[in-house]
Amino acid sequence: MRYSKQRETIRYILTNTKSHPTADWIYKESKKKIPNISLGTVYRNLKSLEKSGQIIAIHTGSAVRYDGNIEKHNHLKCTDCNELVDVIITQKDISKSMFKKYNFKVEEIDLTILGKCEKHI
Amino acid sequence: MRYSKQRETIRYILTNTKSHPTADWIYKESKKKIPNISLGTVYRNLKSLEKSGQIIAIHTGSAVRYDGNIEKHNHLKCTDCNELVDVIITQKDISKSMFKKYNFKVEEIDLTILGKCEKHI
DNA sequence: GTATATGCAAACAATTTGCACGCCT
DNA sequence: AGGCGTGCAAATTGTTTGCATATAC
Repeated sequence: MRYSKQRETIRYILTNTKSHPTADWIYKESKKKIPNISLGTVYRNLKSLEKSGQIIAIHTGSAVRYDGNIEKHNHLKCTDCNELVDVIITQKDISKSMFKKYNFKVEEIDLTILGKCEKHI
Repeated sequence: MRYSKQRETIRYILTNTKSHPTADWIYKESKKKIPNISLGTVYRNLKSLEKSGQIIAIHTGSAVRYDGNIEKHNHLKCTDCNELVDVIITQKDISKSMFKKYNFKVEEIDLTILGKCEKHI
């Protein structure tokens, strides 16, 4: 993968925001620095950055959200606005602690384990 | 919400499969029983069934997947084929136990907590 | 009878892709 | 020079919606 101003800009934007933006938001943001950048390029680069493990794609709601923080962490997701908040969870007192720490009322805890099913081991 | 053959069929299909099908798969399946059912109707009913808590929508990959099992449970998701497998997790020995029980090699555990952010409490 | 549900097709939103050209290496 | 990356626009995919008709209650 060789250098490109576009990809570098996208990576920069993503590692310098705490939000979990959509491709479109990243597109608009990158346009401020590279006015003639195209949406296709943004999508292509998001895909290659994800494939090379430099960013994370989060599927939730209609548009995919991207996260420049690849350190192991988890998310709180608002069931009203879909907003994601980064959190580090310490196993115990999830409900109570989440409310105190993040002012977030836990409704449901969903655990998905990623790996390989028997056909793909 | 009043009775409709279409909605009843969709619910029946969904509660009688262990897979986590897409709207399109459900559409094709329901066509076997109601040949002139339309895709729009399938989408409308999936949405109303979800809203009334009778099924669950899982956002993962491009198409939404639906789950007729609304008992609290979790999923194993294959990073190659996106297939979902239902599991009940008992906190401990996740990696080892998952491999023994389900022949699944755990790579990553992702925890998302659903609830309300401070603007929506 | 009236309101909700339907089929159909068009609209929409998010994402992908083919092509000719441009820019890293 | 050669090939990966780009801009642009058209194509695809998944989903939603407007409208006239049909059906439940």
